[in-house]
Amino acid sequence: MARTGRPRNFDRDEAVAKAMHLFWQYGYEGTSLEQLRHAMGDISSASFYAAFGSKEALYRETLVEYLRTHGKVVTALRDEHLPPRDRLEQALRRSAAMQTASAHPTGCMVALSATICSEGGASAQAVTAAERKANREAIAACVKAGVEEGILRPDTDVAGLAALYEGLLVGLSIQARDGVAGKSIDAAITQAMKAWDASCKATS
Amino acid sequence: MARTGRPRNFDRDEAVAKAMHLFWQYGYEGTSLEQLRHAMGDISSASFYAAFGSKEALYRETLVEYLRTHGKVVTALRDEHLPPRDRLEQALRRSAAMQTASAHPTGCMVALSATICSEGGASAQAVTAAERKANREAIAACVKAGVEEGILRPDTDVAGLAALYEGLLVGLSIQARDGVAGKSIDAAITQAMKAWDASCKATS
DNA sequence: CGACTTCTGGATTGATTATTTCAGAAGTCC
DNA sequence: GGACTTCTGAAATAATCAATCCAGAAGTCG
Repeated sequence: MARTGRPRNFDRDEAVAKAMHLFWQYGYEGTSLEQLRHAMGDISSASFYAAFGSKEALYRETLVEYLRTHGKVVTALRDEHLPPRDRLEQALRRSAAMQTASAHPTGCMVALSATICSEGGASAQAVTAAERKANREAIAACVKAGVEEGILRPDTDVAGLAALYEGLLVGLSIQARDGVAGKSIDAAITQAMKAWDASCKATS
Repeated sequence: MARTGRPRNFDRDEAVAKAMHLFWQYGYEGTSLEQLRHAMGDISSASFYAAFGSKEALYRETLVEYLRTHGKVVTALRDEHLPPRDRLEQALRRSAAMQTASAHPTGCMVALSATICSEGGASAQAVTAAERKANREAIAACVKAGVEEGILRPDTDVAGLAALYEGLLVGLSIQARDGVAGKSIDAAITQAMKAWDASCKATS
């Protein structure tokens, strides 16, 4: 892109990745510009604002980067090639594995980094809330598909099952942040899938 | 009980209650002293520090107050008069009802108000983390009791079931904060209890 | 009344917050 | 080489943060 002018002396993508880890760990408001600039290689304020515009703009950028990389574990929810039950189970299991890995902060950035904040942080809050809403709807769509495809009984409590799996999905994040082992969370998912199976049509 | 000296001209208990609502809504770090002092009836900085010592000390006090009032919904977990299954179910249902009520902030103060924060907020973070750990252990004890009392099969995955119910309990908070209806969460609990039932001994 | 204790109003502290300004450095393009 | 563009280093901005200080007000107690 920028072909002319003085080139910046830091790697922008690397800087975004570093910032992502900080926002993921400490949240949007819990991360300071000093922290960010230091992690990006002690760049100056001028460099920061020239490259990213503002703290919130950078936050949004890191969120996009998160969704593109670590956050993609939930794309299984929309994978039409999979049967509905597998969509839910895979999204949950992959989330659990990712969120308890040690190479990065635990828990999910969407669930944790801007859920609670001061009155001023409302606009950052809205971005993650929208993301969670989209997941909630995708989960509901999986359950609904289970009924429509004749896998679940017609009298299945669609909203109840959906809320269960979404509750577990967001709950994962706090558990992971609290240090609960990935193995335990994975076992919880196995148990949660029994609720689905309880609504299955009898397999003659 | 301060018997002598000039009496303070605001109600300390009322002030703590007001502060609790703010911390509950905006989190420990998301709530400013100006906000707190204003909500407490525009008291001065001097009055604030004379009465509460520091922001963190007040936060801890509001947390105790929360546990004594709204937070007591989870005491069912330790109620030995109830069968283990009911302990879990009641704690979950009461939490869902409380956390989606409109008279106060949604979600749980223990789960939300200090889960994520800056490096400096670690000590406040630790208080709520300890509380969540205690709940996690109480939930595990319920499941274990189910096995020991012969209600659940001996081969029951205790850790898995426990992680499921704890995941749902903390997940509730984010769902409630996202505006998910209490009715939906309650239905999710109904579905979650099917995992318990799936591990029950056959009732001949 | 007078000694004592506690709280309040108001100003102020110093640290930290995100952001801006500007002159000069370091490139590209013609 | 000179015009042009973009980025950097350093300093400064105003706002907000939690917390402190002090003189005086408002009580209790003997």
